[in-house]
Amino acid sequence: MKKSYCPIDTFINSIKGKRKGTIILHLWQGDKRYNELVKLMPDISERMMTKQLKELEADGLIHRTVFPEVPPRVEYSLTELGRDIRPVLKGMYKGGLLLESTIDAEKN
Amino acid sequence: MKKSYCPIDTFINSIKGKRKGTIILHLWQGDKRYNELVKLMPDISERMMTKQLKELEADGLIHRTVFPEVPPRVEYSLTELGRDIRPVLKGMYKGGLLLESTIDAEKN
DNA sequence: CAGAATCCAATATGATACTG
DNA sequence: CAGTATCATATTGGATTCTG
Repeated sequence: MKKSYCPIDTFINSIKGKRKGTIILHLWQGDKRYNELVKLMPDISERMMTKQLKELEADGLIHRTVFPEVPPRVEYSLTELGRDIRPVLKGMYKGGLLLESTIDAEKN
Repeated sequence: MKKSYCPIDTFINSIKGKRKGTIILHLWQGDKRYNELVKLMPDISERMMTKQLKELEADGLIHRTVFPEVPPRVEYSLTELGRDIRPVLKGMYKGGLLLESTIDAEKN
């Protein structure tokens, strides 16, 4: 990830990718296999899912465990860092609801 | 702003634009004129600054006040919604520092 | 002062097909 | 099962110039 000029931008850059927030939210509920995540989010392509997972892993927010079995099994989980930022994500969730209600209000 | 599938993504979408986090951080310190913001962030072009300010305004996070003077004066400030999410931004700031220290640790 | 307009380069995302 | 590879489109960002 590129260097940011401000910690807030660093944080944003680590989670702004397509549906990264939702991915973390799902892993929050428990470890998930690749296909489980794909099924949980039918609106994002596999190519995108793979990309986001790789980036989240590179940024140290999630962990990838490969089980040497046939057929292959890969599980994703939150790292300690990923778990540390859960309160922030919770705040973002609430903030998102606030934003949505503001947007809805504009329509009326 | 497009509809999101999850409040976290709604929130991210509202602040993921180039340096939006930093803009809000500056307005947090007090209202600012357009040129003040430009000078505070020399690394972003005016075109981008204008665009981010317009988007933040459209999403209801900042307010734009025009003073009918010559030369023109425009001041930007946080809206109530913008102020409401300050605790979240504070958490993001801390999270960003955590991420940065993790990244630095990898270099050694 | 506070921007708008224009043109171009860089990323991000989407759709589809293929593989160890 | 858990991805890759390839091609095409869309969105974002940068540089520069112009204006009420």
